[in-house]
Amino acid sequence: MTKDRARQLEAALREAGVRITRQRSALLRVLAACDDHPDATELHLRARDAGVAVSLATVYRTLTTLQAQGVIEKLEFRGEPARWEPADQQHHDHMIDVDTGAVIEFTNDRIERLQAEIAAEMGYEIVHHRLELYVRRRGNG
Amino acid sequence: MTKDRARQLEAALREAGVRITRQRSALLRVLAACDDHPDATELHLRARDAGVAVSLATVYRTLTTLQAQGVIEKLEFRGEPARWEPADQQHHDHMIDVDTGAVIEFTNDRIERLQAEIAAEMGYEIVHHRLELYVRRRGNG
DNA sequence: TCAACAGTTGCGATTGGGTCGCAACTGATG
DNA sequence: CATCAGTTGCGACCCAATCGCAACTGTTGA
Ligand SMILES: [Zn+2]
Ligand SMILES: [Zn+2]
Ligand SMILES: [Zn+2]
Ligand SMILES: [Zn+2]
Repeated sequence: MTKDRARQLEAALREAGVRITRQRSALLRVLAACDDHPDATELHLRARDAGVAVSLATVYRTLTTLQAQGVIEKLEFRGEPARWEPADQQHHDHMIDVDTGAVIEFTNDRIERLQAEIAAEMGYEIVHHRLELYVRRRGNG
Repeated sequence: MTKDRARQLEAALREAGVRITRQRSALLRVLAACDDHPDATELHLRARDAGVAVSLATVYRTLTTLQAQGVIEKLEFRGEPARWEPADQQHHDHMIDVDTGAVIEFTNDRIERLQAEIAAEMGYEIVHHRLELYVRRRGNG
């Protein structure tokens, strides 16, 4: 399933003129298998564990390329190295548990609409936005 | 007026056990005079221009201290060094014009409330949040 | 007023995520 | 296949930010 997804992406990227190398193919498979929000170092490890050594510089370059192609999204939480996630999901924002580091996804149409309204009222349109809630479990002492 | 504010802050900080040095006093005056969102390098320059040389390391250390005291807030926009602003204002969020770099402040109670509701529904309370709209003027070619 | 000392400063070195230059390599095309 | 533009790995480098340390200085209280 994720393997199929990786193949799909390869085809689309090739179509867009992006050369599919051994390294990129491996990273696409790793990314397609993600259900979390790994950083570059973690992806580097996962590719290595999957049997394909990719240099860290190439990991960074590939991530930049894939982001430019709209395949993945970059997340920059407070005080951490950048994290990445596949872009082929419904748009969502993130909550970060400040005690455990856990990342929870959520969506809220009303917030999305309000953001657009605010921008529009001031004569702007939104290119991109960032909404992060740094939270703590209620009732923790 | 901003000078008064700086004196007030000095008193409160001293009360809290924070030593008021020549450097900190200068930075407090610079910060109290801010109506924008300067980064550490800019604050370093402003202090120097105001006649008090402060090393960049001390600027960074002082900013950390003042943030811990709740006097200022740290802003981390995408791909830029951190910026700072006095914390004694109404809470607000930011829009960043991606073409000009201009930073526009806004407030929206409904968004604030929705955020709290979302967190509460999942059993969390918000410690801190970040909402940034990266925008472009409408009708630009 | 001033001695004492814990907290602060400046400097230069260091960290850490991320980028770059370059020579060697390799997908894609015909 | 030959070709060659695009890609890789390596190590050097960049930049914001932090740190170690010796010299310095607010603050306290005698
Ligand atoms: Zn959103
Ligand atoms: Zn996500
Ligand atoms: Zn807000
Ligand atoms: Zn602001």
